[in-house]
Amino acid sequence: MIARVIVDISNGEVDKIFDYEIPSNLNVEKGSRVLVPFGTKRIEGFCIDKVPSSDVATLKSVEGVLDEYVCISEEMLALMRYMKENFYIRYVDCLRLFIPSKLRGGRVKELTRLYLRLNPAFSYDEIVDALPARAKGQLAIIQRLKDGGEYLTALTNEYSASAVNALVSKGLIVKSSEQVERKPMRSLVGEEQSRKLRPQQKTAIDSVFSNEKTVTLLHGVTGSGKTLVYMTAISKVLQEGKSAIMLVPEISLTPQMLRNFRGYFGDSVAMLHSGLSDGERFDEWKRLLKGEARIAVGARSAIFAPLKDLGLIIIDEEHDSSYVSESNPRYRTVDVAEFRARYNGAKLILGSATPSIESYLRAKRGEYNLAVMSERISDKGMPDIQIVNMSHELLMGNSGIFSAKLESSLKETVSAGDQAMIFLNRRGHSSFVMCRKCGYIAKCSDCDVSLTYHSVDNQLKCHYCGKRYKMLNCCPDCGSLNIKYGKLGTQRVVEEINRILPEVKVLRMDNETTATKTAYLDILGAFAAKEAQILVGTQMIAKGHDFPDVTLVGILDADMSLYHQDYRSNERTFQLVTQVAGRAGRSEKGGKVILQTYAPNHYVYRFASRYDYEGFFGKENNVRQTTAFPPYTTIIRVLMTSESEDKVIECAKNIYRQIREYAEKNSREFIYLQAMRSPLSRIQNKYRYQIIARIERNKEEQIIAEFYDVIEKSKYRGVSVFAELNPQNMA
DNA sequence: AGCACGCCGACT
DNA sequence: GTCGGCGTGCTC
Repeated sequence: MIARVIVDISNGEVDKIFDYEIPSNLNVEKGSRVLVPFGTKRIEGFCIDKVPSSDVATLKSVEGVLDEYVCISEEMLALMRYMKENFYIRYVDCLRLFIPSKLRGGRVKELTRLYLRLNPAFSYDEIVDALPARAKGQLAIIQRLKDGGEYLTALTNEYSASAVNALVSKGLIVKSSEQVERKPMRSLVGEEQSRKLRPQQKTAIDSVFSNEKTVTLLHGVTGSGKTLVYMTAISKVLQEGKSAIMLVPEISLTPQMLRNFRGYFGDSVAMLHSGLSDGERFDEWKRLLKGEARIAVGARSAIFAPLKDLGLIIIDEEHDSSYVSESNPRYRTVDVAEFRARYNGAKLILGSATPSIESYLRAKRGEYNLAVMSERISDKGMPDIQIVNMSHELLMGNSGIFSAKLESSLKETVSAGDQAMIFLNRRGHSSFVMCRKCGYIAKCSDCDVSLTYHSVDNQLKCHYCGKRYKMLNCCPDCGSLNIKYGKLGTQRVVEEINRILPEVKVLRMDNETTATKTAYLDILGAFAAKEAQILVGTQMIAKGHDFPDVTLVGILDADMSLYHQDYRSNERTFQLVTQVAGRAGRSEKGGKVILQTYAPNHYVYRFASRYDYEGFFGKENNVRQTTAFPPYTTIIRVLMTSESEDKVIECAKNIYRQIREYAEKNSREFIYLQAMRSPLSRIQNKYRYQIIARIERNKEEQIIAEFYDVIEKSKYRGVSVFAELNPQNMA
């Protein structure tokens, strides 16, 4: 037999199928990881197929099988082919997404720890009787271990090590080396909750399963009880012996979802996301592969959970941009989900309070089933959104961050003992470092971007490559000591609040304060425990979190995301405002939202302040149609990067020339075609050039195929080429 | 990606 | 003369 192998090297040149003889003593399966001789070296690879014969004259042999289980299923192999074709990405890059990085290169260390339990040779009473009367510590330990064992480290935290040792040496408790199942966020205990469905929730679930369409778009306003719908739907497929995947947009939301899920489903839930350690991720992955856990909860990458018999996939906050992978390999989670759902004959639920224009249009056209939940669970309506015209404030002589209205509302909220959240857009708020004398701006040596000042460690940091620099004492160009660094937006806001409300405690949440894995949990926990009355933050505080005492939400600079030369910016702004507003008035107290803007009459704010999604959709849909933007057209972006600017330009010119010729023959379909230097012209010491095309959808597939074809034929040594459809950002 | 092979400059 | 620069081609 011949094994068809993809070698584990991420490079376009070797991303093809190599054939190897399978020796009779080896059991190589489709989906096994194998060790193969490659050139002069031995390389890990993936057997993606088995065939009886090969076209290649002389074959080398597979040298070994790497794992004792098959780690890539037939389904995932099919998915790999689908992704290769549709996203123009490499085989290896797909395969790497499917397995935990821990599996590749080097063995996986099983984590073991010393584990103590009562000696089963004796009964509990016998053990207690054997203790000296004054051995209080030992008795406490015995009582603790009565209902089950404990790890040594945990035990010695609570009790003295000598008491533990005494018990061990007397043989009353026994020590063993146990494989520890790393369970991320162990401390998150499930919260039992009501499973009673309201009529609209029941209708939504029925609609998902009774409709013959694979995909259901669940349009449910904030607070309409989507989570319970998700959990009930999942329990339904579990009862049929199937499994489920639940995706949430950000790592910061997994703990909350996990708490709900553990409460409902107990241990059959596994968590997968990029914030886990390698070991943790491997363990969770293995539990899913072995079927010990049948629900995967996680961020984007959890869509590749190695579950068999998928019955349901849920993507919460479907519109969120984090579902589109922006760096290699670029893929769209919804497309992957749809593939897996169809492959398994499963259902896919896309949930959102503010569906993306594209999804909603599909639902309107009947490609998706549409389920709507329009009532909030609490009887309170949505909080009142008040729009403040900041130009007026300026005319009135207020050039501060807060409008008069927001300032007075803040004071009222605080004196009523309630909580407030202040939201500001991250965009445009990074603090760059500038020389006041000569205008020098500190930039990264590898990227064409300005550095951001981080006060926590007094360092300058590049947000694109992560490189750190010492803070400057003087200007490297002119030597002036007059170096100015702006503060991060949130920090300035906090200072302003401290000035107007000096006695109030304020918490801040942004990139800088949440550098560590658990920091965001700590901050949210502290705010929930009312350790502070005001929480200031960026995008992170906009999503999902439920604080009953928040009665005021301030949106400082809604416009920041509005005037981005990006066809999705209206949509994003609408989503953002709706989402942030949803943080207010989650309890009986109700709440209000103050939105500060320089464009108070913009239709985004008009519709958002009335919570009129339908209205917004109608208008925005119209705009997209008349301006010929997606979903009515398709944008193709080809990005080329190289350490050599000459080479990347040559490559770009070459590809552009061929596309240009093709476009001239198909001028009706091409609305726009341009080659240019990327707005982020250099990242990690690689120059970036791009070709952007906007095309009609009628011959879309053919044109995309032509693009891929041209790229394939124009390979340049030392130049990487990526292609992407309807990119989230064009930088 | 890595590595070998191969053809030109400046060095003990 | 040779050591080593990195351009080019190949890996079942």
